[in-house]
Parts: sequence; structure tokens; C-alpha cells
Amino acid sequence: MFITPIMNGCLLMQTLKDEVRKAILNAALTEFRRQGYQQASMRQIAQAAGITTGNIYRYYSNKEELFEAIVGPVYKMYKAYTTEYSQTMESSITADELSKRQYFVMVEKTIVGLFKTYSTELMILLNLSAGSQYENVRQELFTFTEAILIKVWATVREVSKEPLTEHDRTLAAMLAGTLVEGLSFIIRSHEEAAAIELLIDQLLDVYSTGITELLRKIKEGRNNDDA
Amino acid sequence: MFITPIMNGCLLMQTLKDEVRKAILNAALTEFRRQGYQQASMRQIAQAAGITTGNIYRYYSNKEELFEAIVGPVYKMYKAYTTEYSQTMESSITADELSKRQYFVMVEKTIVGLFKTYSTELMILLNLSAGSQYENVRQELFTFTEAILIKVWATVREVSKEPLTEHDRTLAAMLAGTLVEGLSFIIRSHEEAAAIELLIDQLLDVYSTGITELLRKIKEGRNNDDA
Amino acid sequence: MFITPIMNGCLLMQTLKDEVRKAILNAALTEFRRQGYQQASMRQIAQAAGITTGNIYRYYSNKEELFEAIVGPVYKMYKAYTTEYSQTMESSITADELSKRQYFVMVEKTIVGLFKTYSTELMILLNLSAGSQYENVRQELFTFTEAILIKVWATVREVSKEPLTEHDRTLAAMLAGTLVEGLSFIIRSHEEAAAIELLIDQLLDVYSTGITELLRKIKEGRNNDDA
Amino acid sequence: MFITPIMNGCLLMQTLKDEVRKAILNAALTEFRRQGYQQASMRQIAQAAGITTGNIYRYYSNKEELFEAIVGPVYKMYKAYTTEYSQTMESSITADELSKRQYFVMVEKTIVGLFKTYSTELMILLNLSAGSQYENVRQELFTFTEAILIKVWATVREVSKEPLTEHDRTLAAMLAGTLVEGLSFIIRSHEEAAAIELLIDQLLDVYSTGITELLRKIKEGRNNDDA
DNA sequence: GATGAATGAGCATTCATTCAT
DNA sequence: AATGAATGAATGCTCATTCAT
Repeated sequence: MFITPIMNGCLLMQTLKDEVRKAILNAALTEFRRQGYQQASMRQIAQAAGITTGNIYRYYSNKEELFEAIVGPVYKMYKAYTTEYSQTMESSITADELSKRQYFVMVEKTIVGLFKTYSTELMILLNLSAGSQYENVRQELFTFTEAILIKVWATVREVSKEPLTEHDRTLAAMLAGTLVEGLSFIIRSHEEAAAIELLIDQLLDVYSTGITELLRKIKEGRNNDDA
Repeated sequence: MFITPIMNGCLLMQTLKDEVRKAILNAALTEFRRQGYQQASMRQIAQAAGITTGNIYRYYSNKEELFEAIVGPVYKMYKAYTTEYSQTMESSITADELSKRQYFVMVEKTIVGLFKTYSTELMILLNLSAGSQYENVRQELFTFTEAILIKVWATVREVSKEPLTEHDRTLAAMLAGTLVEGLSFIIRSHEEAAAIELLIDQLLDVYSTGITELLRKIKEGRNNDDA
Repeated sequence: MFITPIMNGCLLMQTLKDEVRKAILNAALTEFRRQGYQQASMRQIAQAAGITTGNIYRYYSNKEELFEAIVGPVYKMYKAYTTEYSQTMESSITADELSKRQYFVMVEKTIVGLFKTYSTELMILLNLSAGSQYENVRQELFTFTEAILIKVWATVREVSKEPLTEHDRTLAAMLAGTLVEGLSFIIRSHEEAAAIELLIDQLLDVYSTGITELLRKIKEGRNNDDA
Repeated sequence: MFITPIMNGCLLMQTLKDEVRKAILNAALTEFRRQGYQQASMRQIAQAAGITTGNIYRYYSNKEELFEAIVGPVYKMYKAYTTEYSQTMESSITADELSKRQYFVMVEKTIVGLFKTYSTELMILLNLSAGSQYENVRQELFTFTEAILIKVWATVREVSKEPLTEHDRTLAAMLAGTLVEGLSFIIRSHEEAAAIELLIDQLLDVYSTGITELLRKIKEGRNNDDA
């Protein structure tokens, strides 16, 4: 390509493919974050990217594929982590191995790390993917977190030789859910990785302390209610 | 059908307005809960209410107004509570008056009470109002909760004659946000009022304990990190 | 419905459902005949029917269904006839039973009758259904006609104890194909049932005579060429 | 790439225009045969020709012109033949000059010869030109063939000093149409010139024999004609 | 009051054509 | 000469809203 510096500076260059791709991804990220997958408009994305409606399809052959380009890679990482972690958890956990605190450490090394790095994408994945192939991810993450908490509960109950009550399960589910929501919130509200990391750590600290104390109370017998 | 005004007034028994209105509200509540404001279909609501598409517009002149009819009253109560509470908070709080625990008690008496009673409407308001005039309510609630937590923090700092740090604020914001998310999750995941109430209590307990402990640590000087 | 004669005569009545349905079918028939299934435009059909684009979907939920409404019934009849006829043919035919002429008589009672009655629909089915679920119908009819002609050829060959040559098959296929085309042409070019019937009869007469003579020549040994 | 006019003219060997042109024509022939004029995709043609989408427009300024390049020459020949033949036919034909058989001989020397040589182009012209300027060619060919058959009929009628009946005309039209369809079918169904030639000959034989016989019957007075 | 047919602007997607490079 | 990114009008289809009855 022959472009004199003057031409380059003064005239409109034809936008290069990669710039456009980035512009599309940028616009799409914004639009998906604002409207969610289903309500997002390809027209709007194109306009925000500064291109025409038709041109967007040169880069991504449909809305789903564009969505995939944004959240797909993050989902794959997330999936790899959870799969690996699930296996570890299944194989080797006893009351000693898995202290309540250790749970958070492990989670932190996997999912939470992802949260810190790809916060926006995960937020979209968790909150705004209805209608896409990813609409069950939030449920997946919830189920995964729930399984961990159930494990923790079971460990605690084991010590006192009691079975898990129905309420234990409900409680674990609730805490898993609210924890996931909390993490979602943090990544939704902040942009800077360092800030996100610190806040996640502190949220986990609050949950950890609170849950530990709650478990202690429950163990002391003040868990007198089931659904 | 040709009906003279007289016949109309005297002879024909027609479906009572109020029954229909209730049927619409019922159907709309269900639809909005399932699909959110934007994805909800007026056709679907009409059908579920057992009336025709057009008739719905005799009761509510558009989708927004129907949405308003469902979430508006709850929003007004919420607004009244928060306004009143904000004033109280502003005027008279000292370190003594507002113990850390007291905060939760007050919140519980206002917002949380609303959560327990109108959980579905609040859930819609907080989670499914994108595209409507209420789409910022979640943000509002967050701001409100944040203000309370900031107050709590300030109280704590006051004792040791220190000013609120930037990180204090960020932390308060995060905890407010995640708490709101947690409450949202609970009302999103459960239908029964009793279950919701219990879970909210326990979530608040976890937060309360965790935050108290966090504040204690901070007071002890181990809060050496800012964003 | 209360309509004074005056109102009825003077003001525009809301078009009744059935009128609209007919208008749509009419417009669609015209459009499909002119453009074929794939190139036909729903907008164009709507416009020709005097309604709006959206309204057409109240009557037919998509293009394929509208096409189906037009050609489907005719296809079903056609299918019933050919199926029944195929069975008859398979079970009982000998050289005596199936004279060359008889073939045409049988075909006439089945397919040709249909051709006479639903000429436009069949024309669309045979010539303009690419892209729809009916795109193979022409091939089907061709295969069916071919099978009959092969049968006739076989009968002739049998008399002289010769096997069917490859060229016999090619010839039968060609004649089947051109016959189908010829029938298609007739129904495409004429509207009146009586005229269509007479022409079909005469085309069959030409084919019958020509083929009979061709077969005679072939039998006399002047069929010394194969592909 | 920056190329001075001089460099451009002297040094760079570029793909020869004619190779590209041939590649385009080749690809276009294939695409038009497979998809027809309207459904054919310029992108697909370019790709098959191994060039870029835009470049195709340096050779043919639009789809219609490309189509023209493929079927135009064949159409011109066809037109020349039919024009010449029409004149011959008009000026000098008597019952003696134009025996019934002679008709087919003449047609064969003109149109049919074209069919045999440019079968693909003619097939496209006759079957797949909807939407282009050539969409009426099939009709033209039909009209031409019809004119010939009318002439034949007239000749036959002349002998017995009878005028042409309305039915004579309808019959001639039908036979002309179905013959054209038959020829179309053959060139649509086969690729090899030899096979096409043989089949066309045999189809004409069938028509010739059949029509001759039909004319004989008519002459013998069993022509009880309808509307 | 109620009906439901009709409207029309909106959506995702395709594709012949243009044009800066 | 050639590229291929970009355009924009068209397509099938949906849905909140209107209005004659």
C-alpha cells in the first residue's frame, strides 16, 4: 500500500479490517452490556461501530456468532476451570482437607481469577445471555458454587455426626446464589482489575466470616427451622 | 351488536371492569416475571387474562402504563420508605444512635419488609425493568444502601477521629451492591413468603457478622490499601 | 352487528376475514406463478391482496405455509393417485393387460384428471417450487411416468424375448420427461378446463401414435444405437 | 501497491484479460445453469472464477450484462435463423413445397441445430432466464414454432379447400408448446451432445409421426372441433 | 365495553454493486 | 488491473398499538 504521509494524515483512509473488527467488538460489548443478547440490535451495533448494517456480517456471520466472539473464549476458560475443580473436589476431600477457608482459596484460584480478568464478558454471560446458547451459564455457575457449599456444610455436619438437613441445602443454595450475584455486581460496577480483585477478596472475606459464624451457630443447635 | 344507551345501562350484565383488571394484572405479573418488561408480549398477557388483545388497551393505555400499574405502587412505597429513612439518617445519627447492628434493624423495618411482602414486584423492578422508566431502580436502591453503609463507616471512623478513606467508600459501595444483588437473588429464586423471609434474615446475618468483623479489622489498622 | 343499509352502502366496511384470505390466496397464486416460490415476495403478495405486510401473517404463519395452502391439497391428491396407480401397476400387468394404449387411459384417469382441474397449482408445483418442500415433485412425477413407460417398453421387448437395452431406458426417460413437460405446458397456457382436457387428449394421442410407431421400428431392428 | 503509469505499461506482467474473461464466463455458465438468472450470485461466480467480487465488474458492468454475454450470442443466432426462416416461409410456401415432413427437416436445420450445439445456453435461455431481459424467449420460440405448425395445418386444409378452424390453431399452438417443452427437457436433462442429438431426433420422430397421423384423421373429417 | 383484524415500524439477514486503495 | 471492504435496499417476519365494528 502506498500512502504518502500527507495523504495518510489528511484524507480519510479506508478503515482497515482489524480496526473495524475491534470497533465491532467494542460496540457489541457495549450494546450487549446495555441491552442483553436478545434486545441488542445489530443495526445499533453497526452504527456505534461506525459501519453499515450489512458490513457487520462480513465479520460475524450472525448475531449469535458475534456474541460468541465476545463471551465464548471466556466461557471456555470458565468451563475448563470448573471441570478441573469439580474433579479435584470429588476425589479427595475430607473434613481436614477442606477447611471452610480453603474453599474460598480454591474458588479464588479458578473462577474468581476469571472474574477479575474478564469481568464485563462474565457479566454479560451471567446476566444478559437470555436467548443465546449461553443462557444457562448463570445456572451452571450457581449449581457449581452450590455444590461446593453443600460440600462445606456436609463437612461441618460430619464432625457432629449429623445428616444434612433440608434447610442446610436451602441455605447453601441461597448463599451460593447471592455470592454469585455479588461477584457479578462487582465486575459490573468496576472496570479496573486491581479494584475488582480487592473487592472480590473483601466480599469473600465477609462471606467467609459470616458463613463461618453462621455454621458455628448452626452447630450449636440454633438451627431450628426447616422448609 | 346494537345497544341503546338505555339497554346498555339497565339490562345487559357485562363482565365487571374490576375482574378484568385483576385478570390483566395477574397475567401481566406472570408475564413480566417470566420475560421482563421488554420481552413481555401484550398478546400473551391478553391471552393469559382471557381477553382480547385490543381490550387490554381500554384498561391500560400502553405497555408502560400496565407495567406501572404493577410495579408503581411498590415503587412508591419503596420511595416513601427510603425518603423518610434518608431524612432520619441525615438529621440525627451519632455513633451511639447507630450501632452497626441497628443499621440492619432499620433497613429491615423498611426496605426488607417491602422485599418480604412484595417480592415479585420488587424482583421485576430490580431485575426485569430494562427498557421501562424503572430501569434505574436497581441503581437507586444500590445508591440508597450505599449511603447507609457509608454512614456506618463514617460512624466507625469518627470514633477514631479518622476521615473516611476512598477505599472505605468503595468498600461500602461494593457491599451495598452485593447485598442488593443477594436480596434480588433470593426473591428471584423463591416464591414462598416465609422462605424468603428466613433467607433474607440469614443473608443479613451473614453480611452483618462479616461486615462487623471487617470493620473491626479495619479499625485495628489493617486497612492499608486503597484503589 | 348493527349496520344500517346506508352505512353499509356508503362507508367502508372492515373487510371480513374470509375475503381477505381469498384475496391473499389469489395474490399469492399470481405471485407464485410469476416469480416462483423463492423469488415471490410476501410484501408483494400483501400489496396485491390490498393488505399490509404484517397482516398476511395472521392468516399464514410464513411463506412456506402460504405456499402449502396453495399447492398442498393438490399435491396430496396427486400423491394419492400415483400411489394407488403404482400398486395396481406392480401387481397385475402382463403384455396382454397393458396394451400401449391402455397406459394412457390409466394415466388419464389419474394424473391427467388432476392436471385438468388444478392446472395452475400443478404448474407451480412442477415448475416453480424450487426452495420449498415441494421442489422434488417434478422429479417425482417424472420418475413415475418413466416407470410406466419402462413397463410398456418391457412388455414390448418381452414379446420378442429381448432384454431392455440401455437405450430403451434413456428413450423411455426422455419421452416421460417431455410428456410431463408437455402436460405442464398445456396447463400453463390455458385456463378453461374443457380446452385443457381436449388438448391433453390430443397430446396423448400424438405421443401414443408416435411411440407405438417408434416401438414398431425398434422391434423391426432399427434400434442399433446405444448411449 | 503504487504503480507509476510507466511501470504499469512496461514492466508488470499481469493476468491476461482474456483468461479472466473466460474464467468468468465459465463460472457464470455453471452458476446460471444451476441457479437461474435471478438466484445466481455474483459472489459465487467470482469465487468460482478465482477472482474477487469487485473485479468481475471490470469485465461485465452488471449481472444482466454478464448474462447477456453468455446467452446473447446464442440468442442472436437463434433470432437470425428464425427471422430468415420466417421470411422464407412467408414468401414461397405452397402445399407442394412444404410437405409435412419437410417442416421438421427445416426446423432441424435451424433451431434444432442450435439446440444441439448450444444446448446449455439455450437451456438457460428457455428455462432459467426469469427476471432478465430474456425471460420471454421461451414464449418467442413457442410463437415461432406455432407459426410453422399453423402453416403446416393451413397447407393441409388448403388441399381440401377448407379454412383453418379455431381448433386447428389451438392444436397447433399446443403441439408447438409441448414440443418446445420437450426440447427444453432434453437439453436440461443431458449434457452430452451426442445423446442430446439422438434424443431430439427421436422426439421429433414421435411428434412427426403422431402429428402426421393426427392430421390424416382430421382430414378424414373426424375433426369435430371445439372452442 | 369488547373484539380482533389491521397497521407499520422494527428486526436479523442477504446481496448486487461501488470505490478507495 | 485487481482487491475486498463497504454500502444500502431488499427480504421474511414480529409485535405494540389502533380502530371499525
